[in-house]
Amino acid sequence: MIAPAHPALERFLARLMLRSNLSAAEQAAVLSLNAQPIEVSARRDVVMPGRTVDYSCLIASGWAARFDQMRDGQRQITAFYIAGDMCDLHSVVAPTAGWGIAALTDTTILKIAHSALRGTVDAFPNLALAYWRDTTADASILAKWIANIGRADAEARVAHLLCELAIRIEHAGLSSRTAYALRLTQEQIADAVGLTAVHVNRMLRNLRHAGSAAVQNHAVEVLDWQRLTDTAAFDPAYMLMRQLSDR
Amino acid sequence: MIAPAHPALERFLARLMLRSNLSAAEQAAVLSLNAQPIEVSARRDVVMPGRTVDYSCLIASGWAARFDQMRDGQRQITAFYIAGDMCDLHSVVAPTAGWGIAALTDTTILKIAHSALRGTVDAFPNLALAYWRDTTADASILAKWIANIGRADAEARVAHLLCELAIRIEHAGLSSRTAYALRLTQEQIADAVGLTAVHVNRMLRNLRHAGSAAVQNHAVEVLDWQRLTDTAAFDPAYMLMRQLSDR
DNA sequence: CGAATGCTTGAGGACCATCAACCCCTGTGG
DNA sequence: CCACAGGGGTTGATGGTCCTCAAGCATTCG
Repeated sequence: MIAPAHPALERFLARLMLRSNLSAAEQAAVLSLNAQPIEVSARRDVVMPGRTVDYSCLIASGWAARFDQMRDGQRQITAFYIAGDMCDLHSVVAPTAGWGIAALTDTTILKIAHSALRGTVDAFPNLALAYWRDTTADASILAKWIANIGRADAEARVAHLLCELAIRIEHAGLSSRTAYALRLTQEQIADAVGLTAVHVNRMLRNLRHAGSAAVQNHAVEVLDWQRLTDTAAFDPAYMLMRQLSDR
Repeated sequence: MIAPAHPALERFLARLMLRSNLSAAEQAAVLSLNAQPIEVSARRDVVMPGRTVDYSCLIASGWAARFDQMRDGQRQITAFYIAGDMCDLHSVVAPTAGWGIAALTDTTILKIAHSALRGTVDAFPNLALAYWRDTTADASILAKWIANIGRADAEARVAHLLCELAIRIEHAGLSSRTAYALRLTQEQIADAVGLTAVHVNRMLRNLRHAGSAAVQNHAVEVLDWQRLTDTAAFDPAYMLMRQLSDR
């Protein structure tokens, strides 16, 4: 058992510890989870909508999204997932969900059996609370997206998404909030914020001309964090992270 | 301990058992939760945004809503709560949330201490999973709202809300899906679906003229359930209830 | 080098917001 | 009993934000 844990499990553990205190034994239990890696190429669905699963998907590298499908085929993205995110941890308690999960880039995913996750919960009840707390943070983000899509104008919606991803990427230790890779097409951004790709394009141009943020070639360069958060009305408290070392 | 449980606790238990199997002992633990009732009059905030709480709020009677407040003061409602709903059960693991909770009508609320809820979890770890599952259902509804607000047109958005409330009210045993009390103003509906009160009014007129549903005097009369679910593109699976006795 | 995908920009139009007026109902106080 | 105020519902006119359609350009990949 001295085998080193998969780095993605360490990322997942770090994500849990952003919000929960875990004992050494609990940490070890998470790191010793049995994981089956699979490779998924860009634009492939990992979980089809409405399917029942007996495992959760931990992103080891790449980007994934949760989506809801309309009758006419258009998709609404309801969450983005980056390395270290367990994108359907809640499926442990709700194995049949209405949504699907798609890989946005070539992605490495670790499949972790529900039975294994339940095993850690049985051994360490505190882990159930940690898992629950983790999915609660996701739910808090969902609520914020509703407010963003329902009440903010197009420019603020796009700016808000850029801010959220900046903080999440920084806290995941993947890069800095002022310069990070955004592996999304403008159409995928549009599907997340409830706009069309054409209009997202114009809003990105606005943000660039305003000197807030420049998005080019799948890379975000934040020119003025203060101004960007201002136009987004962004307050990171909703992500329920501790150590929100602002600035 | 033969004291009969508060009826709201029985409703809450029934809600849990819509989604989880609980042993007799676990059920008894839920019913014996200590609760402090308070009366809140319409339009009062129960929990202010950003406040830290050490209790959860169980709705005994009336309607409440979770809301997010914008900078300019306008509100976005992110969830409705009816009798039997524990409107911030997740606060057990995340006591500081960004949102607020407001009473929409005169409402009776039972305050249940987090320590009491944690006590039941310590005694019956399976209850942690039941609570987690319950909040997961809320999160699933949030995700559906994002899709609804982001991608559906105004008429479908309003119709979808009417469908969702119909099913929830029916499953809570409060009344039937085809005729129920809707204790919301058109402005509150607008705050939930991301429209203005004026446009909600027009959409309700559309639904009435189409023969789908008539909303008057805080009462919904469903004229044609099939047609209503059709214009809403409503599929109740996302609510994660079992026994979805359709029709 | 052709095909596919994504980005960019323009022109016109639809949907929904805004503003405004009027109605109804309820409660309050003279 | 009536006057009045306030909240909510209803409808019309006007306008803005964002969608739709379309075309051109850049980049990547076979």
